[in-house]
Amino acid sequence: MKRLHGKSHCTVNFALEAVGDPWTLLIVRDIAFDGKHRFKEFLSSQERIASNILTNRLVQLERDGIVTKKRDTNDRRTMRYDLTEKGIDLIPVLLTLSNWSFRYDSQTEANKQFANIYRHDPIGVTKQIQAGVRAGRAAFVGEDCVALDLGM
Amino acid sequence: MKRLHGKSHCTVNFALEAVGDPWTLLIVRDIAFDGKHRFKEFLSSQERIASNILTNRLVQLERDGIVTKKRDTNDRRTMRYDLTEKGIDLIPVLLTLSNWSFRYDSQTEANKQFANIYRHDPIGVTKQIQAGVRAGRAAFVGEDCVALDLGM
DNA sequence: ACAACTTAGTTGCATAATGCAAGTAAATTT
DNA sequence: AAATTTACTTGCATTATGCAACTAAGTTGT
Repeated sequence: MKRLHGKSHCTVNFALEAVGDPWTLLIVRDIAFDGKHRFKEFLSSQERIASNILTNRLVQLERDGIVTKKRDTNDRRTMRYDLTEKGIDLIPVLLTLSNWSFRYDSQTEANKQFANIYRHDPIGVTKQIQAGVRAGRAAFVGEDCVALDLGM
Repeated sequence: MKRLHGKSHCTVNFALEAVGDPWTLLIVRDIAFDGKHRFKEFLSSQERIASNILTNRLVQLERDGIVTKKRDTNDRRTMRYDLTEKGIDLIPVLLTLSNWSFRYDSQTEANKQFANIYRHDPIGVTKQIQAGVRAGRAAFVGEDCVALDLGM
């Protein structure tokens, strides 16, 4: 899937070579939207990624500078995966994908209120979510929901 | 890659089940940005998609309501592929991916002027490009460059 | 200290997707 | 009517994915 020298330096293709597979952006979503940071947490997501694929994608994400990996200081078994600025800059991609699905998936599980707020001010909402992730708060998890700051 | 019932109805995953592979969005790009509409034109793109994969993806795109396929009235050998509104609504995804690559691909071939215009007014530029595609004008092809209307 | 458990992986193997070269049928051009 | 073009299909080797089982290092409970 990933080639040594890439297929082209078209901007669309460059991005797809980093995140253009069915799993990589789901991991970024887990971190940015769901506040997941650990191998076990990624494994437990609805889409049921296999552990060997997860390992492979985390290696690629780290190699591509999209996530960092560090050992937890409290429990030295666990690794913590965080988004870099390059990873946080993928949040606009996640949000445009989400917005498209909200429009076209009749069975969507998404929050309608959030979709409306996003459509009213996509740039502002995106910036708020990015700022939240930088500050260690995921977008949609529990009561720390960043979108709450936006009037939800 | 594509499953009968899908992995989840998370908005990110729903979109990835339609376009989360290394080829599908390149075809959408070919139509939206490069004004390509024919099988042969997609085959000739830099990334060198294989003809069997192209056939497969065009079938999926049509089945998913992202492109339409119709026989050319002048030359009955050729098929014409066009974006539906659902396909045109993927343009924001293409543009956020492009913008990310423009920031992080040191070897990007992209137009710096366009990137700056896009960053200054992403919503307006996106709407202009979508309107152009609806009107049959691709974003970046030749002198019909939609972005020219934006002060390039 | 020691057994049981947890975390982040690895390994082996079956199945599915992709890459590549060659071939084909219908329509068009010469 | 022969050559060419277009949109495919087919066969086959290579690669990626899915799944279950296994492992090593670190932690917890007694």
